[in-house]
Amino acid sequence: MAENTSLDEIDIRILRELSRDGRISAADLAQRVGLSATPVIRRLRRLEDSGVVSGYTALIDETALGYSMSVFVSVKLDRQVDGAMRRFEAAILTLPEVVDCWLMTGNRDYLLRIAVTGLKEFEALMIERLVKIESVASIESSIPIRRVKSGIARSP
Amino acid sequence: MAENTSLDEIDIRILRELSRDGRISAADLAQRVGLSATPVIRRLRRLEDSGVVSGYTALIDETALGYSMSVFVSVKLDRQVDGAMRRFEAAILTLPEVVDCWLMTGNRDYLLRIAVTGLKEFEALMIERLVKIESVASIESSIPIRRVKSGIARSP
DNA sequence: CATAATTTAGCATGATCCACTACATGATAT
DNA sequence: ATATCATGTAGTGGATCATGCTAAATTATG
Repeated sequence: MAENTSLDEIDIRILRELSRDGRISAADLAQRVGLSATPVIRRLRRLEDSGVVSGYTALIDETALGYSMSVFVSVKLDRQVDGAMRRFEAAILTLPEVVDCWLMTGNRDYLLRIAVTGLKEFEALMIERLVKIESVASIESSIPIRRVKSGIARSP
Repeated sequence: MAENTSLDEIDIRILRELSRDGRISAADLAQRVGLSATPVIRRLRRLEDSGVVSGYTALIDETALGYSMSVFVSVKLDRQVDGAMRRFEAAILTLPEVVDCWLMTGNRDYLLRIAVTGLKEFEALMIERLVKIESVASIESSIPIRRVKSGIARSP
């Protein structure tokens, strides 16, 4: 996808504006980056085609959906063979509660962020799903109090 | 902001489509949720006004911007008084490298995700910025290998 | 149970805005 | 000097959103 990754300052400014407002029109975008609309939209299409911009999304308040609780879960597998990891990851991808998942160095753990409606749902997820995934050895969970900074990605 | 949080199934479907494509037009959105455009756009405006939809953003590939490395940083303060926390959080908000930050339970730590171009930038951030923040007692960092699942929020 | 009130959907209209194309200009590199 | 690339302008066709009005459905009330 991402090939011609030679971004100049105008591209960066385009990306910055797009992360501020993903629905901005090409005309407004052009005004903000100090170019006319034509080259701006051409640049944007190229950024999209090259995968630098992989999509657009609405920022939705998880709390309003009822998912007022997040939990960070650290998972350790009992064996670190590829097959077990692949199966674990495949299982994770099917769980809508798991918002984010990283394969970590060190103890070869996974770090997950889970969004649930409350402790009850979290308990159910733990007992009925997570611990039942093959080769999951141990699970450690930490509950955050508050989100101090919520970024999608490092801003351009 | 979020007041009248009575979301019916159509609202949920609207949110689901908007998280899949934040630039979808009202007409297309209407077709997908099985309504005509007028009520759909009225619902969407209400979701925006109530804060359920707080904005729109482009999904930008951090790697393409050069931020190919993430680091999870766990910070412990030497004292948990409000003033120290406020100052720490204020400092965090000014650091563009810090993408995400949570105040955690337990050891009253902060968990941060940091996006940097590489170890060199991370070292500089650590030494020149993070440890110099008042009342930071200890810092522990873990480096992820790969992002298995990258969600913005739990999908509606 | 019936009727009124409120809410919500649907349709049509109009004005605006948008993206795309073609062509000309200017800069840069070969 | 030629080729290449990026920008700007202009024009056009299409699409988009907001609005006003009506019908229908849902809810509240007597």
